[in-house]
Amino acid sequence: MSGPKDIPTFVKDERLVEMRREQIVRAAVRLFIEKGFHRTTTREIAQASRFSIGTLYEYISSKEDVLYLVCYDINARMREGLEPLEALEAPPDALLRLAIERLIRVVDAMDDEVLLIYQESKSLLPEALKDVLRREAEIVAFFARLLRAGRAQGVFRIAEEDIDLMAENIVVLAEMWAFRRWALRKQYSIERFIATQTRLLLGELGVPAESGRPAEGRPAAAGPSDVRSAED
Amino acid sequence: MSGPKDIPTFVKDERLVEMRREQIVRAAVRLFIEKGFHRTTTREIAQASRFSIGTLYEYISSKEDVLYLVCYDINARMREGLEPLEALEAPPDALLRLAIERLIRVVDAMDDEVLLIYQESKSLLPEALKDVLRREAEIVAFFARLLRAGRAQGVFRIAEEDIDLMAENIVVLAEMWAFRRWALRKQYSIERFIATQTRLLLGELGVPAESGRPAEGRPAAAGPSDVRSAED
Amino acid sequence: MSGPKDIPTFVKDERLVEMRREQIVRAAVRLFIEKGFHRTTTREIAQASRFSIGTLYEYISSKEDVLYLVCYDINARMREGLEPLEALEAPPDALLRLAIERLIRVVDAMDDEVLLIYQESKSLLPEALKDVLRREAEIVAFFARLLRAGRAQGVFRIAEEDIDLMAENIVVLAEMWAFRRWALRKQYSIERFIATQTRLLLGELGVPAESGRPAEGRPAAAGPSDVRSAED
Amino acid sequence: MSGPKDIPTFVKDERLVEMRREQIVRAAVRLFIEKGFHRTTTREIAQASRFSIGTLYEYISSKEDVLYLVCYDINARMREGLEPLEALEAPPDALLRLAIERLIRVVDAMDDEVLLIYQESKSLLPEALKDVLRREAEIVAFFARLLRAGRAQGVFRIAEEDIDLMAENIVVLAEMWAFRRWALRKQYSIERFIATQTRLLLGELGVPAESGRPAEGRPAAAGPSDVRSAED
DNA sequence: TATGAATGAGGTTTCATTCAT
DNA sequence: GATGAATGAAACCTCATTCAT
Repeated sequence: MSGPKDIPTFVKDERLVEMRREQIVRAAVRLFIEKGFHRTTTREIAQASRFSIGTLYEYISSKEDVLYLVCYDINARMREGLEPLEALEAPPDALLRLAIERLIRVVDAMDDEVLLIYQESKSLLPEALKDVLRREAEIVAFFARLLRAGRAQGVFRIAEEDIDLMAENIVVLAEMWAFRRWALRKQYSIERFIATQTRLLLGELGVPAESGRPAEGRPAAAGPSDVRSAED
Repeated sequence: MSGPKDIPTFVKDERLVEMRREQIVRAAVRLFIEKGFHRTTTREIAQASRFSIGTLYEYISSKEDVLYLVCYDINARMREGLEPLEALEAPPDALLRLAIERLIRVVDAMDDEVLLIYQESKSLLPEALKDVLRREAEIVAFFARLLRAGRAQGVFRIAEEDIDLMAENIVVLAEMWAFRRWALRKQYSIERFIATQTRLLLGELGVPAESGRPAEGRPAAAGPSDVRSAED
Repeated sequence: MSGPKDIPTFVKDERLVEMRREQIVRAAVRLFIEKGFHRTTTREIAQASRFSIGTLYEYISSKEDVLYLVCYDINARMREGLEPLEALEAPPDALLRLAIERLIRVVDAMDDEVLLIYQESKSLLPEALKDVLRREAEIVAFFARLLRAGRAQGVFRIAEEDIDLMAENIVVLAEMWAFRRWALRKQYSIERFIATQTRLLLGELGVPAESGRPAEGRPAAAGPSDVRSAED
Repeated sequence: MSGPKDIPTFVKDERLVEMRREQIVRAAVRLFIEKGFHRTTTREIAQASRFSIGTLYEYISSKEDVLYLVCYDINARMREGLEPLEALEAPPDALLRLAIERLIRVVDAMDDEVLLIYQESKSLLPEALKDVLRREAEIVAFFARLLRAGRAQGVFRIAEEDIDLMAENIVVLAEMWAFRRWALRKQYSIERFIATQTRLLLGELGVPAESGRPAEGRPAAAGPSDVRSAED
């Protein structure tokens, strides 16, 4: 499996398929977040998609297909959220800082969705699960590239062998904003969360903390480079 | 809800209740890991517990109760695994090092169970979920206490406000050994994982990396040392 | 598969299983005859069996199982109908005469059932179909044994190689009373049908027609032996 | 109902109707044989016919219509297979011999189709079923005519009243080559089957066996007349 | 205290047919 | 004449829970 194209449909008009599946995904994401995959019925999905159950099955061939479409879509939207970073030209440390912030903000905007992936991807059929994990891994791979680039330029102090694990760490320490929100949100603002996770991760890479958000016990110091995110 | 005691049962003999529920949990953990909560039937749970479906319902009053018992048990076993640390007397940094290693080893030994919590606790009834989260939080709280102690002694350079988040980070960076195993295990040994996560976390606390590979049962090194890891 | 014992059930009490399955078969035969296998719903079967759909599925595991039970039962009842012959002592030709008559009378009494087998056994699962055909073949084998005995005694003039085909012919020429009834019944009484098919088959075996039912163009002649069926 | 002409269609061009229906029948016979009538979907029929489901319904008005077309076609092809016999001039016994052989060869060539009729004609709508049975009966009637002619010439020794039953027997003893093939084919060649069934049937008519295939216990003797089938 | 047969609401999926284009 | 997307009743089957024994 590599994308929704591999899910069989009885409908020939590709445009229509894409459109209807978008409807399905929009409806299903909401329902799955609300009640979980197993407690959501196909009838509910059809109803929320604004067509009959029969029509639903013209576009997918099992409920698991809907889950795959949903997971695929969530992953795609997350990557879209990170896309602006690809084009960015900046020193590695600044870039990484930006990327971490961006990732956390994307996770914040899609927290329900991230949680959904953590909780329901196990219900995917094996083929689909493999595909979803591979796509997940591509987000990690993006960070691994950043790290490698920085290491090549001598900006990051990290062993080559540790790069992949570090990249996993980055993603997990961002996504926990979603799957640990019950613990985090009552005490931390997203700004503080971003600042702290960034400092933790860049600290390990031998990059001193950036100025602006002095933390107790840690002298505020101008970072070695100074690029602001496009959003600022 | 605060513990299995709050789950109603028709049986009066407390000993018996405890015994039977132990059977139930042993059977259900295995089944939930294998097939997930929703795909496991109460009939299967009864059968694997070696008694009838009727008897099962003498000791619980809904399938969700079984999930609660299972989550409770997993949490309890994890805390048991960390218990030896409570009595340990050692400098904060050594203690933390040990605690991180221990936690990761416990996660390694109970990886299926940790994953189960991540994936299925959403199906708990609200009351039960709250209880499970509270107990989860106690593991985090243990690390927060360690951090606070170290901070009080001036060994850890961390803001009071960051302590809770840092403690969450520790737990998440350990538990990811379970919920990211599909990505991690093909590349990393548990030893390397422990070493790297430890370095990352202690680095942030201003504690330089220890030499060698900390192994369980190894006497805590006194005070921070100034040796870089062999990998650097 | 070799008998209903191989159909899984959730119910442990074997007596009960047998009883309930009898109910199921009684209900299903009627329904299948009336509407055919595919047009009969499992709910109708449950209802006609006087229990809930859930209970139905405690005793079988698919609708095809019901069909198997039905086919098995029909075959068993047919063989029961022929059983009295097994004990009978008489010259081979008299025995065969009796057996043919008996078979036709059984087919007459179970004509709907015989038709059902012809029309619906194709819907059996492969394993079950094989079993049903094997049991069908045993009826044929009974006649083959009769023929072989008669041949051994020099009463039937038939090549060994033709015996199995001849036995098939006997069964088919009897069962056609069921599956060709739309053509036969408007013109023939069962008595005439029995007489004619018997003459045809015994004629081929070199046994002259029996007296009693003279046919035009054929001199009535005393048969070589003279045993009357128990029913006469 | 008397022929496909009575099945309503939205299409006016009769040529087109005939053409399309031929496509439908070709596709449907194959599918019905493969999976049975009920397990074949109209979508599959349309697809195999190389046009859309909408178009299918321009030429028929229900799935049962397709079954009727199929049964009608099978019957027509069987009769076509027997047609050469109509023109043949030969003594009745030779003619009957030929006709039986021919019928069996047609059944052999269309065994799946014959089986289909036996198994699925029950699903025809009452009107259509009546028509199919009537057409079936015409095959039987052909043999009845042969018998009557032979009787008139004094070649066959058979009572007038038995002629129709005898004709049914002929057809059934031929068609069993299809519907009992699971039992017959593992032991008999079609040649032997033809020979044996012919002998059985002609024996009953007082016609001695033909030379060529002497059967044990039965002296080989030249038949009273000697006409070879056109195929020889 | 233990059993397990019974229940039936509700799950997913199918498919003959229609009708706007 | 041809198309194929849309429909929804209805199919088969599951399973948490109860309750008489």
